[in-house]
Amino acid sequence: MIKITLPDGSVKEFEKGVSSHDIAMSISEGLARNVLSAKVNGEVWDSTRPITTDATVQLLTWNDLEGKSTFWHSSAHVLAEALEEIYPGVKFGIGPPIDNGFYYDVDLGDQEFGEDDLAAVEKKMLELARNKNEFVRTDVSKADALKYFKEKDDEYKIELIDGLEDGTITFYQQGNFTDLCRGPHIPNTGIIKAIKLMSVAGAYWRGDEKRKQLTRIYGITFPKQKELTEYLEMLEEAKKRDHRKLGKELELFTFSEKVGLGLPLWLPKGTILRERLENFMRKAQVKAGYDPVVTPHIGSKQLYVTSGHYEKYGADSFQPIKTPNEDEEFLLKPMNCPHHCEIYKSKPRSYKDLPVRYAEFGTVYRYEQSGELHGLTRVRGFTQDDAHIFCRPDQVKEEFVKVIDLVLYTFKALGFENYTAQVSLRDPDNKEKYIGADELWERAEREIQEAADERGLSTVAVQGEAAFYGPKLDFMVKDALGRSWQLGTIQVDYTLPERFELEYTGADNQKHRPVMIHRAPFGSMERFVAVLIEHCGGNFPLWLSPDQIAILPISEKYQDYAQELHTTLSEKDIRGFLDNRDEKIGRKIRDAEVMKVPFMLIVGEKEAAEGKVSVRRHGEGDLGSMSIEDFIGHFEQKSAL
RNA sequence: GCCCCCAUAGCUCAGCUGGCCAGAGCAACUGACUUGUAAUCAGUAGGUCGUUGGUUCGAAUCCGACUGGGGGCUCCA
Repeated sequence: MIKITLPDGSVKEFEKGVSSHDIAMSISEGLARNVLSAKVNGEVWDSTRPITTDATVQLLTWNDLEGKSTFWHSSAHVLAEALEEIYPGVKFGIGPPIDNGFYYDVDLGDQEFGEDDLAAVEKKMLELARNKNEFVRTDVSKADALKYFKEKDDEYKIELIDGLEDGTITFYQQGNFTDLCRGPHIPNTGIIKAIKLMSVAGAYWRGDEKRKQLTRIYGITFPKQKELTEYLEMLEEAKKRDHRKLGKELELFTFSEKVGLGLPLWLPKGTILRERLENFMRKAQVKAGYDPVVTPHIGSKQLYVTSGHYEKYGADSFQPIKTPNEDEEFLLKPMNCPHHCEIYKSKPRSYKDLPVRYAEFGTVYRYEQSGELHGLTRVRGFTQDDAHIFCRPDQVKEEFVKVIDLVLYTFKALGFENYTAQVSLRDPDNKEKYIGADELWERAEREIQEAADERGLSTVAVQGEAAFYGPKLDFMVKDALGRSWQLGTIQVDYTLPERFELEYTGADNQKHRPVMIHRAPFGSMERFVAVLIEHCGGNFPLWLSPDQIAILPISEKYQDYAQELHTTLSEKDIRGFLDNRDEKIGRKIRDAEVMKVPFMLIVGEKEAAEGKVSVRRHGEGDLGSMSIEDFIGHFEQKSAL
């Protein structure tokens, strides 16, 4: 007999070799039906795998992240099985579960495969699922594993097996399909009731641009048809929040082929929104002791040779701008920091002057690959709410903490609650991708972590995500479709001060090197606005709304009163428009509602006579009539941050 | 840059397996109506069907290339 400890702390005895499924059965049959896999001593196992020692067991169902992963991983195998039946000779790369479903990378040889072909595969998958084939786990030797896939002529699996240790290799079989797989899997394919293949994409084998591109098929499955329907409805809803769609509908921004790819044009309403955000940040920065600076959009090539940007990105970026003078070249600025370094150098600095904080809404240009461009979130020209803090080494942590506070204040003011903080570190295997000495990196990484801890931020460390000159603390927010975007970023940099030979005179009358902190709470105005649009679905907080009010006269007889009202409100910095069209009031209301104008002020005979306005709130309806003063009071209360 | 999908009027879209003048709604313009809480009525104008080669007696429709958009991959100072 062995002892099984369950999550509630209870301990039960079972025969040696009991499976998690059996354990579930001992609790209830219903539970057993829902068990997809189980965490045995912290490791996720098949629910059918025998347990031979004392163990803690946590049963995993659809409600557990790991349960879902198991389900989707198994679904990927069913996808592979279906593909093999329809396209004999297909070779398989990898087929893992992801946040929303799963994919399988396959090599279909010369076969063309497009989205039209998904339906047939989907149908085959459903057929295979209905067979309720069991997933069978077997241990295989490395030699046997290689032999199996050599016979199948699947070079991808062979490469994967080559990287594995003999004695740790397992195969899983369901129906007629056998795959190299660590597992675990669900008991049988019958649990998969609803299947949707979402899309086809190209993906490089092992993520390497230089290797063969495989066909990646994305799909998602559910244990109930209803859940699939709900998921698809959720996607439809998310599409309505897409910033590209809302940006067009609400007349915030546009793109023009003639202007160029990835170069956004801000329309008047979008510009107001953006300027309000900028003013918000300016105010916060003044309070936090920043000094505004302005620098040009281009800089001599030499500036970026010094900073290291040219060496790192020169060839893959916008090419230098030439002048009539030979050998004179300028670059569109990809970052503001080199310019700010030169501002720092404009006069001698004392230790008493530090920290110096230079802030600029600096527009930068980066040549992103065409396939990467995406609405406002990924563009070739954008404006950072940039600032560089030059401080003494002993001030780094304190300054870093202050920046964290600024970022958190910003997020809070704009209602972003679901962000994650990521400590972005070097890729330890590719140190040559970065500049700067090891000990400086280690020190910077330590300081970032300490500062984050001091503010109680829960962080995730991710290797290989650092900037080339230093580690970062990045704030990530998800868009409407669940894709993660980096907004705010804070970076400690010991390297640029070296390269630019920045110094200050210490109390000891010696020259010392300052430390730089790069930071941008919004990240870029473009990306931030995009994520904000999706976050609030176009219903901006009142203080940000491009049009805060719409004045809607009942008929042209009340235009004078409406005009007067418009002027009065403008003087109070309440922004909006007067709808003077020869339309019925219902029509004017509808149009203002569609444009998501927060307040509609309806004025007719009664209002004109009594000096009042009828107030209608977007999405809520008629609030009744009130005096103009009362409305202004109400508005100011609602628009406060 | 690479893989897959898409491209018809300012916007949203219809035009089936190639064959009468390429259509609708909204927006625009003109006129009438002078309006009380989510679309007043009538009329007018607007498209070399993304561009460019080809197949065909005939192409918006089939094929190729290019350009742009979308979903991914790679990349992201």
